[in-house]
Amino acid sequence: MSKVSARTYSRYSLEAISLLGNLIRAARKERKMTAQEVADRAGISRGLLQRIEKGDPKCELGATFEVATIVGVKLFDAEATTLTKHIRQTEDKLTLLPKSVRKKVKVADDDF
Amino acid sequence: MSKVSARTYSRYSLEAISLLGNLIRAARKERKMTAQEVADRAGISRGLLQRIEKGDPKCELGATFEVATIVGVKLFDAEATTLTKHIRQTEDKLTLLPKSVRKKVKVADDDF
DNA sequence: ATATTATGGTCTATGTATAAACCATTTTTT
DNA sequence: AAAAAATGGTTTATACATAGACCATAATAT
Repeated sequence: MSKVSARTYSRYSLEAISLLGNLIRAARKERKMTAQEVADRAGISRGLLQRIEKGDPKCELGATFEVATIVGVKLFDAEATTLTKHIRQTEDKLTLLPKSVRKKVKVADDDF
Repeated sequence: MSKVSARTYSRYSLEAISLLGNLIRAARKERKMTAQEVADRAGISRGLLQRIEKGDPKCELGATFEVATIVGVKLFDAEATTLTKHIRQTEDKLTLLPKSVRKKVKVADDDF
């Protein structure tokens, strides 16, 4: 009486998540921090940190990014300063695009 | 009577998440896909996609990465092929490091 | 102009991720 | 060698994110 939905993930997504987890664990050990330390500073449980490092897709985005930040894993290979700049650029780009999108052209360029 | 815990996030994490959301929305509109289309292909609700694009930290990591993959936002600025290679490198790196870590040196290089 | 569609925001029920407490094992210290 | 600590894995109760149905507005089409 259960197991109804079950979400699926593409191979690329799983690999990216797995990579992120491995990067986090490597960075943590390089900094000689225990799992408990990082978990405390991130405000999460040690168990959740384990799942993040293990590459479990069913984790909070915020918790994962927070941990990455704490151990020094840069997201998007971007610096904090560059990040803010990039955000503005993206926002500017958005204002130029149409507010809503009409599906007309059938997009079919899947590659996974 | 609630609101007991409440998780906190660093400015950098929030900016990174916000950036990712903006990148996703921009990429989606450039590809002329509706929110419903992307949500369907990702197997999530339209509401969740809205929160992802809005930069809400409380989303599933897997769902977010899946959406990013669908609209063509590369994670870590890495290609799929490079990704697998990078994973192995990281794993190799991990085997060289000590299995567990003893806290001895007090790490205090916070910069946020 | 009207019609159609996309978007953004609510609300509720329900599934599920999370924290916390365990325990066993492994690893590192002394 | 023993001792101490870190890790990995359970388990359970509870908080909360999610899906889905709405509705109102904005944007695009005819």
